[in-house]
Amino acid sequence: MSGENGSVSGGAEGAPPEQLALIRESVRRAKEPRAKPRTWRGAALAKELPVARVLVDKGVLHLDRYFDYAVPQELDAEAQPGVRVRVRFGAGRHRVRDGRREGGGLIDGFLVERRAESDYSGPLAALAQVVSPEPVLSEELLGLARAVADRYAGSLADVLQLAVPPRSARAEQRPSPAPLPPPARPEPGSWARYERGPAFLEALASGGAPRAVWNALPGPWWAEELARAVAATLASGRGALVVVPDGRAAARVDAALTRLLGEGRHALLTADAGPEKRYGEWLAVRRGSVRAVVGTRAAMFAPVPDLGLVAIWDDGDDNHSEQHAPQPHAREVLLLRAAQDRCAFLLGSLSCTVEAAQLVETGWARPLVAGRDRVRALTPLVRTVGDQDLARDEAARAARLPTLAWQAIRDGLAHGGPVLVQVPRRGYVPRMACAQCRTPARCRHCSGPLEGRDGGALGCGWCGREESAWHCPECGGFRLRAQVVGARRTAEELGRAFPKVPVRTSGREHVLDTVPGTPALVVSTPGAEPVAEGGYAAAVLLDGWAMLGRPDLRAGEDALRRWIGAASLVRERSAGGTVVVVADATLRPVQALVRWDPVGHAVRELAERAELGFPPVSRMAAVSGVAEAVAEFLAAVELPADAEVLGPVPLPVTPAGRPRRPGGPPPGDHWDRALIRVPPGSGSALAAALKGAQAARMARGSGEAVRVRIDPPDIG
DNA sequence: AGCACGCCGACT
DNA sequence: GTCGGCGTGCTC
Repeated sequence: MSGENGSVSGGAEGAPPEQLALIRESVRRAKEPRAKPRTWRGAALAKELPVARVLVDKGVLHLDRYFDYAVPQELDAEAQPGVRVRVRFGAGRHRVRDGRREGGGLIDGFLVERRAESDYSGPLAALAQVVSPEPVLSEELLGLARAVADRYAGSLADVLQLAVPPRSARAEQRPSPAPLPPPARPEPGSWARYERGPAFLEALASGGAPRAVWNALPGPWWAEELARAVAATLASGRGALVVVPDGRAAARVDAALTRLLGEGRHALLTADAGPEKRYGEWLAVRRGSVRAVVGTRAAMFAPVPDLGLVAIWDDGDDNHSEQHAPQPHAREVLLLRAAQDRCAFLLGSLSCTVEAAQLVETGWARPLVAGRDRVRALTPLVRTVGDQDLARDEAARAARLPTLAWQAIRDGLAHGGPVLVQVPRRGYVPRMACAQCRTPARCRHCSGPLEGRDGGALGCGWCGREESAWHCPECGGFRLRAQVVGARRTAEELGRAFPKVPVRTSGREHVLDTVPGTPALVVSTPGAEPVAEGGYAAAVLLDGWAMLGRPDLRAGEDALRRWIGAASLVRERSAGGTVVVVADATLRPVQALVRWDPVGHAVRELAERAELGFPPVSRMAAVSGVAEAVAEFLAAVELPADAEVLGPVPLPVTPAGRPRRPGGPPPGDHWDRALIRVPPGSGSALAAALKGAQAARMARGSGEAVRVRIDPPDIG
C-alpha cells in the first residue's frame, strides 16, 4: 500500500511536514496517459498529528472500518479523540477544486484517534466540523463497544448507538457538579447473613476485584445490599455500576443509595427521564462528577471512569436483553466489562439462571449464598396441587381454584394479612387447549396453534385458516378453553367468592408498588407483584402448567424465577406464610420451589444443557430471512470447523395485524431460520465468521437481507 | 445507497 | 475517434 503510494508521490516529497501532502493517482489514465500524478496541498492543516481516524456512522455500509480525514488547523484544538465530528462521505461526487476535496453528504462520526499519517493512499478530505469538544467516546468505551460488537457479530456503529446517548447541547453547556470525596467504608449490615458476604464487601472496599454470583435471600434487603456493595467500592476510590431490569427496581436501589450515601454521589439512569436530563446525568458520570450509577439496561454502557464494580440484579429478567441490534444482554456486556476493566463483578438474583450457574461451575465467579437453615427460616411453606389432585377435586373443576388454594386464601385472610394470587399473563401462552385433557389445540392443516379471535371464532396462528369444528384428537372433547384465565377475570371470580375482602389487581397497565398489610386479595401477573407491608400471609400461584408448558428452553427456569419472585414477598413459614403452587409436584422446577433451591435447579439444568449441546454451554446463532437469502448466506459463510448447522426450517408466519416481534419476520412473510451451534470456546470464531459473511453480503448489496442473532432467545 | 470508472459495441 | 450503456467496486 505505502509502496504504491510512494511510487506516485514524487511531487509531494519535499512537502513541509506541517502540511499533509494529499496524493492521488491519475484520475483517468486512459484519457490522460501522460498526466503526472497530481497532488493537493490541504490548506493549513494541524501541525501535529494532522490525521483524524473517524468511525463513520452510516447505516448499513459501515463495516467497522475507520476512515482517515485531515485535521484543519482551526479544528486542531477541538478535534480530540472521542469527540463527535461531521465529515463528508461518499464516492464520486468528490471534485477537486482549489486544492480541496468537496462533495459527498455530511454525516456524523466519532473521532477515534489522532495520527501522524494515514495508511490510505488517496487524498484525505478534511473534517467538516467538530460537533462539540465533549469527548464522549473514551478509549474504554470504544474498547467495550468493539468487544460487544465482536461478541454479537454486530457493527461497532450499532453498538455505539446504544452506548452513547444523543447529544443535547443544553445539557452539555451546564457544568457538572464537583465530585465528592470517597465515602467511609460501609458496615456489612445484612451482608452478614451470607457466608462470604462481609469478606466480599471487604475486598471491594480495599480495592480488590472479587467476582460473585449471589443468591439473595427473600425480602426487601437486596436493594440495600447492592447499595452497600456500591458504597464499599466508592470507599476504595473507584466507581461502581448497577444494572437492574426495570424502573421499579432502579427506584429501590436509588432510594437505598440515597439512604446510605446521601444525595449527589450517584446517578440514576432510566428511560423515563427525558433525553436532555438523561444526557446530563450521563455526562456527569463521564466527567467523574458522580462515581456510582444505577440504571436499567442502557446504563450497562455508562462511562464510569476507573470502574471498580459492575453489578446486575435479576439477570433472568428479559428486560436485560437490548431490543436494538445487535441485541446484547446486560449480563454479557457486564461480563465483558469486568474482563476489560479488571473490576469486580456481582450478579445477584432471588433465583438463578443457567448462565449464572455456569459462571460458578467454571470457577470464574464464586457463590455468595446463605446457609440452608437461614434460607429455610426466611422462606414460606410451599405446597403443591398437581393435576391428579385437581382431577379428584370436584370443587376445583367447577371454580378453577383447587380446595387447597381456597384454604390457603381463607387462612391467610384470617391471619390478618393480604393474599397474593399470581396469574400468568394472558397471551403469555397464546394457545388454546382442550378443556378436558388440556392437549394443545392445533390446526388440522399445518399443526399451528389455534387462537381465539375477536368475536369468538377460532383461527390458526400460523396459516391463518379458520377452524369451526374443532375436536380433540386425544380425548374427543370438543370444548376449548384459553390456556390461561387473565388477571381481570380471576379478580372478578375472587371478588364474588370473597365479597367482604377488597380485591386489587396489579398488571401490565397498572403496576402497584406496595399494598398495606391488611386483609385483601392482590391479583397480579408475574413481575408486577406489589410488596406487602409485613409480607403477604399467603400466595397462590395459578396455572403453573401453563408457565411450564411453553415450548422454550428456558420455560422451567422462567417459571421458577416467577414463582420465587412472588413467594419471596410472603411471610416466613414460622409466621404462617404459605404458598400454594398449582403444578405437578414431580416437575423439577416445582421441586426446586418447594426446597427453595434455585441454584441447584440451575446447576442441574446446566448439566443437561451441556449433555444436549445447548446454550449457554454451546453457543448458538440464528440466521433468518427469506429462504433463498438464508441458503445463500449459509453457502457463503466460512464457519469454524466444529460448527453445526441445524435447519434451515420455515418460521411460523406472523399473522397480519399482530404486532411483529422484534427480529421476527414482518407479518405475512415466509421466513426460514437456521440455527448454528458451536462447542464451548468457538463462540468468538462463530461470531467473526457470521460477521464476515454478513459484511460481504452487505458490501455486495446482493439479494435480501438476512438477520443474524447471537444467543437467540426463543429456541426449544 | 449513490456514483464514477471503464470495458465494449455503435455511430459520425 | 468518440459517445454512451451498464456491470463493478469504492466511499478517507
